[in-house]
Order: sequence, then C-alpha cells, then structure tokens
Amino acid sequence: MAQRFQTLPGFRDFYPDDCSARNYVFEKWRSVARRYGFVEYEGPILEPTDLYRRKSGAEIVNQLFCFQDKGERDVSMRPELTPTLARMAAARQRDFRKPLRWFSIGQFFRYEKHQKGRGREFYQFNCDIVGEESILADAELMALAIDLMTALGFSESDFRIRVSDRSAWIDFATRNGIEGEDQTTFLQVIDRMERTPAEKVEEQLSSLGLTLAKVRDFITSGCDASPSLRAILDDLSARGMERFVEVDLGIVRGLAYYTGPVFEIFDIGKGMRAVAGGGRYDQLIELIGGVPMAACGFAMGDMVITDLIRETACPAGLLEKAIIENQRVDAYLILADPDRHREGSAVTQQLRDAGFRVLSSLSATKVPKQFQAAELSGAKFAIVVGSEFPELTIRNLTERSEITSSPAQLVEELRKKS
RNA sequence: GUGGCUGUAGCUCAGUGGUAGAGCCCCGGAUUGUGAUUCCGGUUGUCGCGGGUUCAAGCCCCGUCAGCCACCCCA
Repeated sequence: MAQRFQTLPGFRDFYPDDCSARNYVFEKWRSVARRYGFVEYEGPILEPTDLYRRKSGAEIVNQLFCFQDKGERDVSMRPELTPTLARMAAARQRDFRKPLRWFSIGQFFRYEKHQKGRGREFYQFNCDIVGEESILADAELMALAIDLMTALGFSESDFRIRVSDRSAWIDFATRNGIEGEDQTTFLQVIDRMERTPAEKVEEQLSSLGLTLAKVRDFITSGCDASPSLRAILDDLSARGMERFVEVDLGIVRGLAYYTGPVFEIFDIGKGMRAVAGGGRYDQLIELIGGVPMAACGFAMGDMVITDLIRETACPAGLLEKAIIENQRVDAYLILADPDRHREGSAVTQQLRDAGFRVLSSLSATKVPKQFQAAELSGAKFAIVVGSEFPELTIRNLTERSEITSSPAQLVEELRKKS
C-alpha cells in the first residue's frame, strides 16, 4: 500500500496560483525598496544557534528549528534576519559607504504552533538602514512601509502606521525611579496593556511604584513626549503621508533591543492585525558584531499581508489580475495537420525567439480540442498550421476574427495587434 | 504548552444505527480544420487512523493524528 505523504505541520505547498501570488508580493516588496535606493542582500538559511541565543536569550531555543549537524555543531534554521545582518554589516563595515540601505526577501522558520497568519515557515521582507543616526532614517523607513501598502492597493481606510518612541518611555521610567531590569519588565507591561485587564495592569504598575493614571496621562501626551516623534511626523507630512500616521505611545514592541522610535502597521477593521513592524536598534550591531553602529529597520511577513490582500477588494483585484497575467501565454499554435509538426515546431520556436509566450499541444489532438486548450491558456491568438502551409491562419480569440499570414510576416502581425 | 470546533470522492459538502451520495472539476464521445452551450458516457472512497459498544457504526463511546480558531508567545 502506498504511503500517503503530506506537508509537515506549518509548512506549505505552493501550487502555481499560490506561487504567482507569492511572487506578486515579492515583486512589490522589491520594486518599492529599489525606488528608495535599497540594494538586495541575502544570508545563510542555517546559522549557529548561539547567534540567536546571544541576541534573544536562552529561552528562544524552544522556538527554534534547531539540531546538531554531522560536525556536531548546534545549528538553527534562521528565525529572523537581524542577527545575520548585524554580523554581515560589522564584519565588512569598512567596505561600504554609510549608511547602508539594504533589503532582503527570504524564508524563515520558527518551531511553534501553526495558526492563521502564522506558520512554521514563512517569507519575510527585511529592510534596514545601518550607520545612520538621524531620525530621518526612521522616517524614511516608515515612508517605505507606507508605500509598500499603497503599491499593493491599500488606501487610508485600510491601514494605519502607529508610531511610538522607546526612548521616551525609557526617560519616563528613569524619571519615575525605574532602573535596570525593572525597565524591561515595565516596557513589557506597557506592551501588553491593551490586552490585559485594567486591575491587573494597575497591580503590575504599583509594584514598580507607578499608577495607571500616570501612565495613561503620559500616553495621551503623544508627540509632546518625544521630539523625535515630532520630527518624524513633520517629515512624513511633507511627503503627503500624514493621513496614514497615528502617534500611539502604547506601542513599545516586545523586543528588548529597540532603543528609539518603533512602529507597526495595523489593518483597520479586519481584526487589527500587525502586518509589519520595526524600529531603531542602535546597540544590537555592537552586541553581535563588536562594532558600534546605529541602525533601524522593519520587517513584513508574507502570510498576514497575503490574507489581508485577499480580504480587501482593491488589493485582491490587483492580485487576481497579476496571477492571470503571470500565467497566460500570448499565442497558442494549433497543428491542424499532424504531418506538419516540423513546420509547427519551427513557427513556435520563431515566436518564442521573438519573445512571445507560446504554447502548443504536445500530442496529436483534434482541432476543436486544441482551440479549447488555446482558449483556456489565456492566449489572445491561435496560429493554425495545416496542410496549406506556408499559409498560416492567425485567429484572434477575443475578437473571434481571423486573417491569413505567412511565417515571414507572423511576428510583425502579432506585434502589430498585441 | 492550554482550550473549542472540524475531519465523507481531486474540490465544496449532504447523509435519522440498516446497501456510500450530490454538485463542481477532470477524461472520453456526439463533432475527421475553429472555441460556447447542450447531451451521452467514464474515473475517483481503507467515510483521517486505532480500538470499543452493537445483530449491524460514516453516525454512539474512548484514544490518536491532522486542520481551523482562540489563548500563551510573537524576533
């Protein structure tokens, strides 16, 4: 009995439609990044497990796809790109003019339970500016993130970018006598505040010597709490993007390493999922690579954004169009006389050499079947090669009209009409 | 890691403890050089898997696996 195989939990097959959809998202990521002068890079998919332990602590190992290789090295499928970037940037820091504007599109792995918008394997767009302290770098990344969304067809009624400033919270904590490790605990409380009952938050804050009222008061101060936020907002507004921006000091991001402005893109109305997030991490490159360099960046995963595209009318329409366009051919060669197959192959090749996408039936099939196949292939033209060769028929499948032509004129005729 | 729901044809799903079903898709034909529609015919099932109750289980019970959803977490 044949053994039935299926994908491992949390892993996906990409059939052609799915693959077209994935590549459509990749193309948007890539083209917008290039519009901002970013260059593409890539790192290894397998890294030493210690690289991630160094950045995130020992407990991270539970969520890694990690194992021992044949040389008894502890290795992990990469769960994120930032540590790799930090290593690469530090290792050859003298080779590149600053700031680095680097982006990457790659596959990542996390050993955790599969659910909507989250698998054990996913693709992620990473975009970072390294070696630039100016707050305008943060604004540049936020503008890029907004452009990604609009390029996919989202409008201001679909999403917001919520921006905050980690350093404003650190100042706030210090002013209120919270130091050292308590600061990390405090930031975690703020991060989870939205989804924690108020009494519980009050209790957690009071053990740190604070009150909920005081914290809420700080959150409502918005831009006044941070000159950085004011500068970012001013820059985004000069770009005509202020309608997408919302200052929300309640965002702090769970990660310990953020040191300045942080931001998240949220969808509006479809469940308020975060589709992208990032911020400034000025100390991480020194921690991993030993070379101090300022940096900021953000990431967007393929799963949540693709779900959101499919659920939103305008982006979904653009995606559908792209999938069809990606898979259709220009012309379908119909072989009406099997004895002419050499001539048919020559014509097919001639069209392909001219850059047209061309299909033809590989096995002898009745003519009506070939026309049906031509129709389904999305071809605009059917080229009929039969006993009358070198006379050819070019049939326009959308207009249902046809003309006769010859191999010498064929390419020109098709160029004229398409 | 915790909990809820679901699992029947390639897909979407019906199925009252008593012979396994429909629609769609796919393939062939009607139709030997022109696409649609229609009509005819055809393939596809260890009913997720294992055990139990019963004269009899797709249906009830237990377990298990997988999927979806929520929580935890989220680099």
